[in-house]
Amino acid sequence: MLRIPASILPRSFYERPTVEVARDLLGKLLVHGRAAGRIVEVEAYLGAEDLAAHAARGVTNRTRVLFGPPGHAYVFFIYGMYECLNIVAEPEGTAGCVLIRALEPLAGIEIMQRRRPKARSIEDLASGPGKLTLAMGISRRHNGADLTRGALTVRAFPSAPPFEIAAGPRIGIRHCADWPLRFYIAGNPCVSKHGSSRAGIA
DNA sequence: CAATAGATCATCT
DNA sequence: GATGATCTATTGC
Repeated sequence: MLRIPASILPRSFYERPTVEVARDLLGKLLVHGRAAGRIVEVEAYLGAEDLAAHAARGVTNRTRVLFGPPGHAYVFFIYGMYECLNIVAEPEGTAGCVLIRALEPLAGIEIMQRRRPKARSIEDLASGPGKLTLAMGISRRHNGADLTRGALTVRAFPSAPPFEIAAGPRIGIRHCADWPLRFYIAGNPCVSKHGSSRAGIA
């Protein structure tokens, strides 16, 4: 079993502009219980000016946590079937979050395989927002959870190997579809694939 | 390999 | 009552 680094990211890490937080989350470790994976793909969702973001419609029962303190989880249910994990950024009172789109599984791989029997390879276990929440056992009960303490955390590797960040348009949205707010680790096989037509720009 | 249909429900109009 | 930050299987070249 992989030894999990203990340095949990502090709240100050998240209390910054959403795009900065998004880019800096790449290469970090998402841990839930014994399962853990490296974040290889994210998308930034902003506030009122970003029509693609849930926060654009203002505070509702659902979007409440987006306007709350940073470093908390925002988990929503979509398409009647899947859940997506976001991390709240920006200071309290300002909306902004980072959608975690894909992980490179590093620990608890057998657990993930049990949760996602349809995955045919390791890199397919968490290579998408819905797959990731299934593999990691994340659901709506984690909505609002504090990621700086508890079973669900984000941590930094003691020494992170360098990697190249690529950017491109976000996936699966109608509004602001050309904003380059999707970031991923170039060349990583665990980054989600949607056909060559939706590939990002370098 | 590319395109598309179906599953299925919380949220908001 | 429509829609959506998805995934999978299936169909068609």
